[in-house]
Amino acid sequence: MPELPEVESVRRSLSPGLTGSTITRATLLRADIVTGDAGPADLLQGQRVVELRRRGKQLAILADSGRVLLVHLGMTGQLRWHNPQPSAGRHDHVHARWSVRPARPKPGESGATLIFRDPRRFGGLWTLPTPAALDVHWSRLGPDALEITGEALGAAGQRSRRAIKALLLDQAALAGVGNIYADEALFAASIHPRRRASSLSDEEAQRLAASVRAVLAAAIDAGGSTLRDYVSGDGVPGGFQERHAVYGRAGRPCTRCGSRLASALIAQRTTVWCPRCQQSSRGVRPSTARLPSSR
DNA sequence: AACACCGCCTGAGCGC
DNA sequence: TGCGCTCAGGCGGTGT
Repeated sequence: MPELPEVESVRRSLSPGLTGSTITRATLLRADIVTGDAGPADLLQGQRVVELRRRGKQLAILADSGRVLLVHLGMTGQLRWHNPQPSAGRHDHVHARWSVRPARPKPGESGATLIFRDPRRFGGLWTLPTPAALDVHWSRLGPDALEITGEALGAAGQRSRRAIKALLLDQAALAGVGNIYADEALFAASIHPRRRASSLSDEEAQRLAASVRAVLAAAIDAGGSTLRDYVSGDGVPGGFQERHAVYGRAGRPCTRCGSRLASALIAQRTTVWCPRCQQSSRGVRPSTARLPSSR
């Protein structure tokens, strides 16, 4: 699932080849993946890429014309260099592609093709006319989770009666955390996912913010988490899934204390935590926990 | 106004 | 072997 570390890995892997290069041709294969005008120029045809910018889970491609192409990867989206696969057939789920001419082509180099593919189509493309429109678009997002401070997290929590897990998933509070890294950060900070956000002490907010930053940074270093679909722009899967302490490990032993990890639906998301390391002494919302799944 | 909840969409994995 | 069911979840829209 592309969350912040996966999108950042895509950004870093595409940036060297894309920045400074020219989009010679933009082809849209499925019109309904685009929000906004979807003409060739809106998809940056004929324009030079000046920057790849990320905020939370969103990736913006800025062109010299001022136009911006914003990419959401959703659940299963990929933005990557085309790598012809022998087995790829009609169900390749490629919805858009861009022919790219490098800034300084090496002798004999003919250019490359960038593709957007997304089997489940929870992702998509947004076209924006100016960087200012991008700023407006991104003004709805909270601070980037990679730089979230204890003060900002605490302030968002003070305004909220929700479970802290729900707050972490709220892109308006902080941008970039999804289900995987929310559970991992709460475990790293030893905070129960059902704790009422407004009940966190200043020290706990600082600890959780530090854990969010640390978990995300470690995941970026590992190239993100690949559960099934995720690959970087170079087609390389991530390695951080090997280091998940709680996500996807319900019923298995805690890596820290050996207790059996618990699982419940919190904020409409499967949530896994250690009932011993993540004590819920104060401010815990009424439980609607189901019995631990045996999965 | 804040928050809960639905539904979009496909493929993997499972039980029978 | 193969079919059909369930589940996964980011996020915009709608309901409370």
